[in-house]
Amino acid sequence: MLDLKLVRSDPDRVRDAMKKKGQGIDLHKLLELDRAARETRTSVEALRHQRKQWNPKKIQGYLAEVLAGRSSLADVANGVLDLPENQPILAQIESGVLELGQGAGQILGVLGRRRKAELAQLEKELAELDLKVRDMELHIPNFPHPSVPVGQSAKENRVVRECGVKQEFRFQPRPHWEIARSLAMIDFDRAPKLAGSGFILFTGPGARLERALVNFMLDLHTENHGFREISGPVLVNRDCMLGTGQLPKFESDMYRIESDDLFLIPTAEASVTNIFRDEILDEAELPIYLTAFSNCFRREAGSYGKQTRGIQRVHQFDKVELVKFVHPDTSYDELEKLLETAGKVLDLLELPYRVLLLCTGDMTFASAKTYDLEVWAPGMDSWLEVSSCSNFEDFQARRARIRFRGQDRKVKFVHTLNGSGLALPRIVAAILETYQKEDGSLAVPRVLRPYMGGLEKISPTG
RNA sequence: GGAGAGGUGGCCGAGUGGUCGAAGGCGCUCGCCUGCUAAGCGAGUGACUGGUGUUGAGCUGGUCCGAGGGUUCGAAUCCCUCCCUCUCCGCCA
Repeated sequence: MLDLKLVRSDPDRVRDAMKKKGQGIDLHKLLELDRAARETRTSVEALRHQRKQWNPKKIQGYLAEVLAGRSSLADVANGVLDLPENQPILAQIESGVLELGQGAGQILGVLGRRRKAELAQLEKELAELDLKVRDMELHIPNFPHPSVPVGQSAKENRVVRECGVKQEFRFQPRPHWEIARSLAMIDFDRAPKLAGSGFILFTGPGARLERALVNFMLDLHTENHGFREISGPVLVNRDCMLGTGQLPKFESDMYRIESDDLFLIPTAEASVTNIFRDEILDEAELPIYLTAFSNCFRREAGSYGKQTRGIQRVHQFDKVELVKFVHPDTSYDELEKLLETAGKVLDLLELPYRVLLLCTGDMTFASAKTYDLEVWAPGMDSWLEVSSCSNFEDFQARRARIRFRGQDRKVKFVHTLNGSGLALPRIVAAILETYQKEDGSLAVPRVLRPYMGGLEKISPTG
């Protein structure tokens, strides 16, 4: 979410950003609604203010003034005592039928009921306007950072660098699904019996490789990169999804538990970033680095037939996520560091990869700048996205109200970042295709061996 | 699932239907004092938001006491629903 004041004062910048990102809203309409809401708010607040001025003692005081002849009705309480409905009450007080206190009470009732009716209508209008403004606000994408290339599709992403060397094979490298099948690491035949297609059933060495990767990555990030490990729910509520920007736009992309209105997280970002929702942190606590392993769930509706061969695109996968909460001044340095942190995993696994700077049109809704890491998969002769590292600046922080108190005592929004470190199935695919041997066996990457009981090679068992 | 207790500011914790954004404390900020530190003394210290404006100075309003409804002229305070926390019981991986 952007600062509405900024949207008001510089709508052209917002229009430009929406155009570059290829998504957005009718800004003119938003500004109209916003203006109407503010006008209505002014009226509502004036009425409320007046109402707050009234209490029995005050009214009684006014009446005493009037009865003593020191003031006229029109002169006290902004003249509101001078209503026709009040005349009979005043007459009763004067004639001694009502005591002063009782009379004041009745008059207060008259004033209050009149004001209540006036307010009810306006408050309803205001609530409706606020809701519309809020809804539109939530659909404005984040500004892309000036360093992000402008473009419409993935074709215009920029390759920043390539790391590692693609190895030469003396044989035709096979795709990972063939290797996984022959080594009994993934059971493609029985998996659909459990939850349909798009779910992976790792078996034997495949399952162990998965677990080894998870442990390796978590150890690396906690021991060498300063991250604190988190293990949280994979189901989160609507507020969380709103906070990180999955909602309201992407509801249909997620699995939802209807009975409790909870969502299966598409990424641990959704649970981890929301840990500090509605909090005011201390500046001294920043930066905060968190890492979490989680299962991730994506409906991937409409993507059938596209890159779905093997384990490239599935409904459930495992991922180690990296999340940072940082001071706004440092967030772009932190993004570069995050990219290195994620890349380190691939370096150590000795898998060649490339770094992409996403163009404006290929970035997500909430991101200001995103780098993708793509690992080389020789069997498929293609690059696979295994990490996406983004700086959201204050976009998520504003939605989720994650703030910090600066040294100047002022409250500001933190900047949030996250990156995969890394997504597992595609790493498994890359390992299978990269470490395959001509005899059909698979070498175990050196850094994973301690996590696999010293195993150096996985061979077909027949 | 059943019974009970509770949810108040950065934190802890008072609060009788009207002047309560809310006592007190802690923390924090500034100042004093102390040859350092601690303690002590004094002052200040919520968030969000409308208007105005020297456009995040100042001034002036409004909202917020778990969330949402309701009663009332008026609700932190009374009623209802929901959520969450704690204690006890039951059930269970």
